[in-house]
Amino acid sequence: MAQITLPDGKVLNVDDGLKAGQVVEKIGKRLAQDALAVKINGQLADLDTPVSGQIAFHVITNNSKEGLEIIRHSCAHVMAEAICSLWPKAELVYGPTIDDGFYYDIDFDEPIRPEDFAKIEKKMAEIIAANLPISRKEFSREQALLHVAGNKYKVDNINRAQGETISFYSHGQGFEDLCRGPHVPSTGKIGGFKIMSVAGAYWHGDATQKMLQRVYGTAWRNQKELDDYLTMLEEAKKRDHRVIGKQMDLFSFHDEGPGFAFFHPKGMVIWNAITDFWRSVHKKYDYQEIKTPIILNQQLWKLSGHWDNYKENMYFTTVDDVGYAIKPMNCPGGCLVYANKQHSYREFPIRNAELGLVHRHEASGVMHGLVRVRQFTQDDAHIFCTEDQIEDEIVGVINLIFEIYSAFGFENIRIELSTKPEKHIGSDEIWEVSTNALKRALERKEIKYQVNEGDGAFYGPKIDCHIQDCLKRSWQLGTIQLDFSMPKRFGLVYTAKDNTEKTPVMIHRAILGSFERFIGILIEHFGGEFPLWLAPEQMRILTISEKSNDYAQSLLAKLKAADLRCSLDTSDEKIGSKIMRAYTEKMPYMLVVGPKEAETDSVNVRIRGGKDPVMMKVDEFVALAKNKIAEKQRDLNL
RNA sequence: GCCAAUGUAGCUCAACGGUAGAGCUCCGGUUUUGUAAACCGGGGGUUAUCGGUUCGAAUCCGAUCAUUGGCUCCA
Repeated sequence: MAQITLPDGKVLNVDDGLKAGQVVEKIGKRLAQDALAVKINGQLADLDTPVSGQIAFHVITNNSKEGLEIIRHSCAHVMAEAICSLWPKAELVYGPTIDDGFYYDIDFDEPIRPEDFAKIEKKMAEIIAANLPISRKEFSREQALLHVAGNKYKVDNINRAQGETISFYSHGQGFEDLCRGPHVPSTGKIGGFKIMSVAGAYWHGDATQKMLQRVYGTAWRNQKELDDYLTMLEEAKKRDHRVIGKQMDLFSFHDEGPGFAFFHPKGMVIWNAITDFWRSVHKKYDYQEIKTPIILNQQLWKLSGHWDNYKENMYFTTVDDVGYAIKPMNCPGGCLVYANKQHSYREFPIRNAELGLVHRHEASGVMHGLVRVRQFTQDDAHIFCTEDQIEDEIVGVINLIFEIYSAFGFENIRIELSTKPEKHIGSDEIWEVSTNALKRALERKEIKYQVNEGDGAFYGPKIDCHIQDCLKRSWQLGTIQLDFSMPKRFGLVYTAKDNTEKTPVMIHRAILGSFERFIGILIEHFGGEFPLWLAPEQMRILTISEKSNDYAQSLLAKLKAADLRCSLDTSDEKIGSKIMRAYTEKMPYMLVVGPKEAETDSVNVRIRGGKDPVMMKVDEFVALAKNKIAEKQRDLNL
């Protein structure tokens, strides 16, 4: 007898060896129809797994995340079969699930092209329509190796697999694949699916290994969910900062400088609005600002260690026969500023911020709009302090980070703490002291954080901050890094209370990371519909006809005098056309003026996203708009 | 850097071996307009670059550059 405990506490006694699927049938007919797999004592298993003994039993339907994942995994197998039946020479390597779908790595010398997707999908649809049962076979490790002998990929997969039992799954005529499982009971359980793309991928992610073809697909419970997902992708595409940047004339890229962004007047308005805010907050937190040169002698980079580790990604130049490097980081310059004079413990902590322009020669294939570029401005700062001050300084930086992020509407912040890696410098003691200081700072702020053991930089532990944009995508922005290396390399010292020279602790930190990248993220987060304080153009006056031009001009002067970013459309178009144009430019406020408004010193305000225009006195509008900007409000309602 | 795809007017796209075209933008004119596109006319391209095949190339082939999607990388 097997004693089966269901999630609601109910106990079911069944014959030993009964299959899980049959147990589910005993629980309910409807459930049996929906069941994809089960969890036995917390372990996922197929429906044809025999049950025995005392077990906790949980049915997985497509209603759960796990169920969906199983569907996707099975869909990967179906795709693999389709591909193998179309190209018998294709060799299967590895096909896992990923967020929203799955992929399958294939070794095949003939390239699979997007034009082939329809063919593959058709074959997949046939396999799914046939509703073929999927079955599991188990082998010992030894038998399994014999079974796949000659297939280097499968042999390798078995050697990497854990446990002594190796399972294979098969369906249809002769399709079989090494797989841990579980899978849906039959191919008909797979809902809506689509092949998304194909790309190269190294075997084991190792650039020295053979490049395989990776075919990406997505699978969902049904066609509707697939359609919703595709619609969501369309939405994300519309928010693409590269598309909006072009539409709104914010920035551009040119062949003459790949990876170097050109910021246009409207893009610079956003940039400067962020900079103004950034400076004001840093002032509040007692930072000073410095600026260090972009080109510095090569010797400096040898001293800093960058030469040894990163020279492949640095730009170099020669000045008067002397080698110079274009800075990839700001810290060496910051160290020179520190070392320029004697320091006392009484000055500490010294917080030197720098909006530093750095260049990194990224590989040509990794560039992506503003998000990955070769030249960018870091919102950097270097804090010099004593060991005792680390904790307070970290707390200060965290406060600063939260204050800055919340102004942009980023409230959901994920924190990660990375600890000592195998390759590191500095004594275990200093690592422990400083890692604990970071932990205590996070605990003092009552911040939940994830620890990434051994993921720290070789020169010190670090805290990374991730935000979530409106599409729930995660971006790493801020970083706080302790550095035991640089102060020693540069011989930085301060005079301690006991009149001895000591090495200061150096904290590197960035909050937005890169201005370019952050602006790219903001564009996507807001979909180009910036809050008033960031909007390149905050409002536009639209005249009904030429008759109101004089009033419009005086209104424009008044709004500009009030420090509002306003433009004027006196073009010879009808009002509907002017509104249309302002809409496509994502104008926050459209101020429609005609004879009526001129008579009463008013504006008729159309609010972006709103339906009905609002009539109000000019002074009232100015006061409301200025207040929204001062408070960085994100809504536009008047 | 690697794999694959793409590159036509300022923008979005068409033409797919036989004289490069449309809409929007831009310029000129008519119109004087009340809340998501008034009308007429005009300008604008050595089809990314270089080379090849061909009587003839945007179209086929090769190289280079750039972009896109991934992989690797991201101090």
